Amino acid sequence: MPELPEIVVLASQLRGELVGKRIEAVRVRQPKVLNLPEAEFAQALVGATVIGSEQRGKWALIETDRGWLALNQGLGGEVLLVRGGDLPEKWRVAIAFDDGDRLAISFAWVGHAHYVPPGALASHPMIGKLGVDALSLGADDLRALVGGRRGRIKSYLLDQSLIAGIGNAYIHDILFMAGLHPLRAANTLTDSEFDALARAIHDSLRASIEKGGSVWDVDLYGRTGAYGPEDMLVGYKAGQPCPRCGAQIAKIKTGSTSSYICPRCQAT
DNA sequence: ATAAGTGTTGCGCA
DNA sequence: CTGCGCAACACTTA
Repeated sequence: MPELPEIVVLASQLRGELVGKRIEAVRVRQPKVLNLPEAEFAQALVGATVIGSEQRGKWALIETDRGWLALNQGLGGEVLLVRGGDLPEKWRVAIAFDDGDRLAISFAWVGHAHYVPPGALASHPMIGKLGVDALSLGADDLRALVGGRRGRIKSYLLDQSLIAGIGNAYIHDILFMAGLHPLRAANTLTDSEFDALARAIHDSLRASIEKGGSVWDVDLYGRTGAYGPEDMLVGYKAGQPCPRCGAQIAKIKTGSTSSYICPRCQAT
């Protein structure tokens, strides 16, 4: 379940470890995660030198002098640095560097490891469509994006083409902090609610980044983050008291996903 | 052992 | 075009 905070942490670690290294070999055990035939994918990357890494929405982008290796872990997965020893059991794509280090990439369900030529991120079918990154989103952006629309606020926050980076794990606390019900129609939000929502997005994502990401995900070194249940306000806390008013936290169906809310603090 | 739960695309319906 | 539900992908944990 990696979302924006975990990817921020990962991209920063990738930058620290990989910049300057040259890719020597690429192995693929699950070709369907690629956007190119295996041979073309490998040919594009072998010989490339890493020059950076950054986060965009839920994508971790590794920049080389020959283009990008773009990773999206989908419903969970691991990107691990391996120094000596065997690759972890579950590896799907492995990248070997000229100093012997390897990157072992695996996916819990579905994921993507794409090669994108230099300058072509904007025309990538998924990355090119990403909206404003959640971390740099202000209340004015939010109002402009969804203020006039009639659908549910939660679906817009999860829509990566509008706002990139928020997933169904962090959204519970974001909506709680803003005092908004997930099914609330976006065009009924007041200016102060948009302000609170923008602040909530920023605060919850930042809090997790500062703790190295969530305890349910591992970083480049296989270590879990420290942002856990005790940091959550209502998320995954069905039956427990609301930290603000004491009412019992409820788990409700919101379309095809579930939501955790305080039924008193988050009126429809 | 069955089911839920995460992300993304793509399709069909109103 | 808009909003929304659903299926597909085929894994991990309860």
